[in-house]
Amino acid sequence: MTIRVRFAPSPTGHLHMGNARTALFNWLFARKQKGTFVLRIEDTDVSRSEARFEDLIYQDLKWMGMDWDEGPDRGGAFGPYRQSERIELYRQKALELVDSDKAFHCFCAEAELEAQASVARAAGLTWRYPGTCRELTRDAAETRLRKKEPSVIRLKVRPGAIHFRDLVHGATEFNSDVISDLVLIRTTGLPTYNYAVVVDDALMEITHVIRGDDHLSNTPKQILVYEAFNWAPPQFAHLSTILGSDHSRLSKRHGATSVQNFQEMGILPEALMNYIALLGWAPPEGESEIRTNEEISRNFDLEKVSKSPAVFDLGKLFWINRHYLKECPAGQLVSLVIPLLQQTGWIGQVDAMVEGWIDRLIEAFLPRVDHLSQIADMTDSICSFDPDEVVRRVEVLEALAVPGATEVVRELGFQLSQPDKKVVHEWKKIVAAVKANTGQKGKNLFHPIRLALTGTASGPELDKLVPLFEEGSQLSLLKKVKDCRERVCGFAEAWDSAQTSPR
RNA sequence: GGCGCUAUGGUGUAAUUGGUUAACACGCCGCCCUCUCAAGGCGGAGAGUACGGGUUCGAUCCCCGUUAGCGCUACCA
Repeated sequence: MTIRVRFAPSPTGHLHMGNARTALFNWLFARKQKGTFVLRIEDTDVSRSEARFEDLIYQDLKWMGMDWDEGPDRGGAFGPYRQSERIELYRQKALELVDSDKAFHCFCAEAELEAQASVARAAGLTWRYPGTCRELTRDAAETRLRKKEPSVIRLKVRPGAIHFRDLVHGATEFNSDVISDLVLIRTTGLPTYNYAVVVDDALMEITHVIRGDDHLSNTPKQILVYEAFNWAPPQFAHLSTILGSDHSRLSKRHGATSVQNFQEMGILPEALMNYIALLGWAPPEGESEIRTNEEISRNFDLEKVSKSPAVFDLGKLFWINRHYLKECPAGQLVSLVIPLLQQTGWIGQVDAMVEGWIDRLIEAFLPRVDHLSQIADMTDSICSFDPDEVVRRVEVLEALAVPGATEVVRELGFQLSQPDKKVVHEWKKIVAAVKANTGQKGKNLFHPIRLALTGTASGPELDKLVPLFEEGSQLSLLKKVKDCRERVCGFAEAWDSAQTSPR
């Protein structure tokens, strides 16, 4: 028998880390087992679901590199794959259950039951549906139905224990005493989650249900539905929750938590996939944690997945991302960085010259970056150069207080101002001249140069920065990149005037 | 409140399934490299396995309680 798994998100927005991992584990399992991966959209909650969110889910999944064999957009032999298109099916199936006396029409007022429940809760008791309509005769029910009394269809929960074996948690047992006669079909005619999943999973012939831990307590209810239909339940595998750094459930307030967030940040999809796979799973000792999906899926084993919740560690994601960034072909990086640079307002239309410049930019900044959007930030802070502001920075003030530092700046300005200087090619010569004429060397030589050029005490090698400034100044960008001469001379001037007229 | 799940350094995971100086990775600290910050290389600190009881010659591993976190307890999914 071939394995069939499914990922069944609700279209309520971008994919979240928890869902992304559920999708990934399903996908890994399907690929490893040469099975079928089906995508199903659970949109029975009309208040939260929106059709446009469905596309977001497809996009996120595709971006991460996952594909599916069946789904609303791809079709398949077990469709439709949107719950909203299966409403009639759920209703029919529920009616079958009523016919076989496994379920019943219930006319109890929701408000009244709720009131009972809250009384019970206040008394510290477990509330269960009292069974009022359970014993209604078929005729009585029919008449009330004909009178269009509002009603739901509820399952007759059988007494006794419910056992199942979870692939990650092992043998699990629940007592049905705690389970109320659950609603299958609501007053509105729409199915409830716990009912619809079962109908879908069974009819779509899903063999393994791999989903979040939060469904573990729902599983016995669903098994009851399988039993009522005389369907064999699938295998279950419940994945642990992903927690935020404070050990509470991961949510927006923990910062970036959706696939979209990471994409915008400039995290590579391979990195995100790799990291998420590491949440609750680890390769054998001594083997690298950096591995492709192929490698992960090759020895992926659901029973090896951790039962305990995992804290999402941005730092480790960044570490993995840095790794993939280094391996990423330059051309691809350039095209990823372009939109980020456009956002900061530095570039508009891109031609081959600009691309070349961006390539240099990446080369200079990449080693010190966790994710691509930092390249745009760094470009912004280093290319914007306002001498009057720079000259007031504490780090500049401190560094220029060192004896000989101002001479270095002045001499550098002088050297750069010589006519016909080919700054990029002669940079080494220029520095050598400054060195010879000021007698400064090492840190005392380079530190002032760096400051006069960039305004900050740290950053990429000057050899990389100089061509960046020179070439950038020739380009017609949205903002002007100042060349080296302009920077140093502007700096020297601002410095002098700040000294003579301290504010 | 009831029911369930989980519990190994700061974080993610190992520990041949009762016998190890409790391992690896991220992070952190230090050193080397270096004009600087990164990157890279090298080294180090950090847990006696949530807590308390058992069982056993011996418990990270088995059992029981406690605590904490999370989930379910809906006509949300």
